[in-house]
Amino acid sequence: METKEISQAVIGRLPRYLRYLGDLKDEGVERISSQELSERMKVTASQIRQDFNNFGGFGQQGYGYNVAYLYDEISKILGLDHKYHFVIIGAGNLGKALGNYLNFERRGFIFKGIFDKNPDLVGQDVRGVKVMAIEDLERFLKENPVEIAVLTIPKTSAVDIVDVLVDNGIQAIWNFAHVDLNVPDGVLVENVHLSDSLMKLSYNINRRKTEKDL
Amino acid sequence: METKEISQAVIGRLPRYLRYLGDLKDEGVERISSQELSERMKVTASQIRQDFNNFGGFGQQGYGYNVAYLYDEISKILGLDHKYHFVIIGAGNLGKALGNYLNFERRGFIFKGIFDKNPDLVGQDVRGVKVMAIEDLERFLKENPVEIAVLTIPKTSAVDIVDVLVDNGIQAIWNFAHVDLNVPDGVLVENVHLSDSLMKLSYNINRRKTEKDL
DNA sequence: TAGATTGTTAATCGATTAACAATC
DNA sequence: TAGATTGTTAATCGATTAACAATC
Repeated sequence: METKEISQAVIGRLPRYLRYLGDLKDEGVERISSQELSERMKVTASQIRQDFNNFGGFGQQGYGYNVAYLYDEISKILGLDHKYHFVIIGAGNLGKALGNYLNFERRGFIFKGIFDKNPDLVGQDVRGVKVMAIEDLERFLKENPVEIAVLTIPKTSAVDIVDVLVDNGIQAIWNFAHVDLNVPDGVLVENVHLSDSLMKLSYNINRRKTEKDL
Repeated sequence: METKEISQAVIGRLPRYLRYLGDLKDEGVERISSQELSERMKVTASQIRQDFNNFGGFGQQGYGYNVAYLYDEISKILGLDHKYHFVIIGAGNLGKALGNYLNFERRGFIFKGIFDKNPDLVGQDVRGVKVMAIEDLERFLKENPVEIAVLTIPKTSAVDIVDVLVDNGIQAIWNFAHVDLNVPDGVLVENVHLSDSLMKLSYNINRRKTEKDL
């Protein structure tokens, strides 16, 4: 069976499609053409059709796409019809923010535990989950099914904790630490490097200023 | 004067170069070749040289690149030799996390104010800055130079607040709200859509599982 | 000078857009 | 049936990689 590899560029656009389709559903829109969607999303209709056709035909000639159907299909492609259990390593503001974010739950991401090395934080409540000591992480992972670890700790600690996570069967790491993690094949890492994003912003502010000076 | 537009693909890689060069500086490394850097960073040496040459020659044949010099040059390209003042809209955990993040200050991003519509939060202290009522935002922006607004509020509120920001001269918005903002030309938006990132992760977890089943 | 390594041109690869035949 | 719009192929564009002459 031929495994047609979908490019990450396409995957990266799917969540945005899903968002617009969700809005359309809420508005009560039943069908939409690639042309209409392209105007809303400010992308080409051609790209929309190409993207969707990576996964087979979701539309119908002369009609367009059924919004609810397309929404469901993209959800499935993104794996949102499954449940995932995650723990958060680091109970600072960022860790707490992610633990408190209810929308993740709605998408099937279930918050199972949060850990910190700071004893003062241990015992604090984050949306019904008590902060545990980092020493308890290994035992917790052995006793509970957890697929995803969220790293919201400084980079030095992050590098150390990765081994514990990997050794105990973590499949994916959502990494907010400002470092590139070294993981074995088969363990996924999705990085959110906030300061990189901020630097892109400052580049563009600056570029605009420079252009005006010309 | 020809304005050679640098692609955002290149810009997006610069912060990562900067990070590795900072590490090299800390290790006391004085010079590095594109070949050595490529091994560390797991990108091609060719890409490294192409990227740097977008901005003119930073290296020297037969020698390589001077780490400290290259670090400084990339800092300047990214606009990190300037100061920026930012306010945070939304004093929830995420807003507080960003306000507390000291490394931004180190890069020239100065935390000036934080606002929330919840009266219970007003007056709370975030790294020496008191949370202000959202009603005070407009006056604050008129009285203080602020280039960047950070949006850490739900999407409905985000859409409303953008007008206030734009009308009061905000140049750039770092948007954590899960919505595409509509801003006039000349106002920059850098999106951090966390749930999009999480969905990419779940796609890849799922894809791996599917592949194994074949 | 010989060796190393950049800067830069050329080749390749992949992603986006355009065009249109298929078909609802 | 005629009109609309997809699915898909072909053309274009841009980004990455390879190759090598320039030069330190």
